[in-house]
Amino acid sequence: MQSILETFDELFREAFITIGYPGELGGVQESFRGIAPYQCNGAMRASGISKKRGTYVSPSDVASLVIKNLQNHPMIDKLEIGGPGFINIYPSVNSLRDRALELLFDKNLGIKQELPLSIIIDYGGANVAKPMHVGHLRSAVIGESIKRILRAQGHNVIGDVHMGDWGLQMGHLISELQIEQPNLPYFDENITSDFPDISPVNMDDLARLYPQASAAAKNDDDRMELSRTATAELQSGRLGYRALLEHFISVSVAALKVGYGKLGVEFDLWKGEACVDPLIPDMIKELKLKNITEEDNGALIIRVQEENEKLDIPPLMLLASSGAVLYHTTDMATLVDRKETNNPDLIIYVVDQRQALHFEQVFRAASKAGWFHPDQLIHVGFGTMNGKDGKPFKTREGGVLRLQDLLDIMNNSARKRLEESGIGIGFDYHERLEIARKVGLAALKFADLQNQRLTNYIFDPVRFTSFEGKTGPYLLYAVVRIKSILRKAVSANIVLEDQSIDLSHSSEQQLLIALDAFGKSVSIAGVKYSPHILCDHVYRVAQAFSRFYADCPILSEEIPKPLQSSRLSLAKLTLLQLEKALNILGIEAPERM
RNA sequence: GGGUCCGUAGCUCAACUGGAUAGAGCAGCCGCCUUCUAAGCGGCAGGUUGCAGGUUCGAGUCCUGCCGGGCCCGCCA
Repeated sequence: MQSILETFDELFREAFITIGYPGELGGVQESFRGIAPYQCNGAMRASGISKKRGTYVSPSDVASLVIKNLQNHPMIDKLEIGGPGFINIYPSVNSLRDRALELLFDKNLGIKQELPLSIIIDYGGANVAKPMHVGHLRSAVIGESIKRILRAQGHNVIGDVHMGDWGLQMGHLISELQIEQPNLPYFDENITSDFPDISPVNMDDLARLYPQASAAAKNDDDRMELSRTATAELQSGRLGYRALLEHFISVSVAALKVGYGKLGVEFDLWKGEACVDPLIPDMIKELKLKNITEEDNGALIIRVQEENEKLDIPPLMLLASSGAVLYHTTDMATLVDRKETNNPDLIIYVVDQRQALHFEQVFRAASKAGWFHPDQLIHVGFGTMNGKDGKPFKTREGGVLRLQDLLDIMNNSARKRLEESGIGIGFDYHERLEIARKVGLAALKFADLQNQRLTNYIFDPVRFTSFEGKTGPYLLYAVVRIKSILRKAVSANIVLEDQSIDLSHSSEQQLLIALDAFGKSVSIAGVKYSPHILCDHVYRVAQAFSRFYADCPILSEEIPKPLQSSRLSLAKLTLLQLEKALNILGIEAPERM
């Protein structure tokens, strides 16, 4: 199962070897300049090599030699030299036809299957007690897509939300709750069991308590001390506090499941930092035994700076001088946990790029401890979400935009657009709502995913809710048009034979060439952990399909049966690929819209 | 100060391993619904890739310096 691109790549590598140059010069790539579908650029470099050898051959002569070698190949229609020595490659229509049938019957739709690795992907970035807002969008959406890309390639991937539920933030919550409700049994040191099953707080309480405490502690050392003490007591195992933490976590998880569910994001594990707390004492013993820790100003650290290294990288901090554990510590303990329970080949962290240094420290320390090779630990960062002014996005009132509000904006906007178009008028109310939900969510996710990860992201509600051009809804539109044709074909008793595919029209050929690149796009997106590469591909396919749709009628009476059947198969193939690709991006399409 | 990411069309973004005339979408202009969904299709226009050097057949991409911006830099997570 090989794409046309890969086949040409092999052919040209062989050809370069045949005429005495390194095979790598024969790399073939897609050409997006409207000259030819594919091109090979190795002749210039080959010419350079010949010069060094003292037997100069001009680029165009190298290209001529290569062409001579590949003449009359059944997969090639035409080869020509362009510019200084570019080889333009035109595939034969037969090769496109063969490829179309192959794709139609490939259960992986052209996605190359890799040797399965066991992978944990840590994404979502959720915290206990903090409601989801726009800042949580990217990790969830990008992480989910990377998870699905890797699964599509055959890897075994476990997604872990890995909540922030440990450390000072919990101390803030506990102490703030104590100020509000001092008589709760959790705060009475004499009570050590039989705490109530019902949580004393709900999600709204938590969402209020945390910023309240954090603001109060900022300018008040005594208030901060209360939080620190509560943190330390929680971590040393005070039972009332532990019981309280359980409530905080379960209240938060319930809310998070709803939030992520609305985004179509699913986790296999709902672990958090608190889960690995019991592993910390033994881990510290182990690290001390391995002689990689040091005491420094009362704190326990691991130095991760290499000798003679210019980079000024601070040490990893295992224990604060107060004895409290920190973010570093729990991340290290999480690695111990993952090593023991899953022993994965790879751990991927989809976390804001601002934490790059943190992960560098943890990865180095884990490597020093001998747990993982540095190549096994990967930080997939992404840019921050800013407003139009380039600063972190704020609502008009200056606050953070809640995720639910964002979803509502998308939803309403999609519903309005649906009403304006008048198309959904025959659908019942619930179907219209469901379509609006899917359209809004597709717009949101595609807008997020199509950016290259690392660039900062400008959140512009106006642009997000426009459903024309390179947007999620454009892709859905292509999908539902195909579904509509297939439905009509069924009711007209047109049989889908999938026997032969014609491809005489250039729009049919262009569509097939676009479809052929799917496998490569998934591979590159997987290697680079970059869903935007797949977004680009899907958009190209949808574009090629729209052109085909406009140029090549299918159900019209005037179309001869064999051509009709062929075009129907091509439409079906496009649908299969679009649905798979959208699924990998985490985007759901309606049946009709 | 050190590190890191970035600077591409009016706006938002692409450009894989250094490849031809730097591509899309939006906004603007011109066409296309008696034919499978016009959330569509075709076309026009829009650029000194922040600046200056360097490497080479060839640079948005690699190197050096500068200008501008975001972010990070041991007891928050």
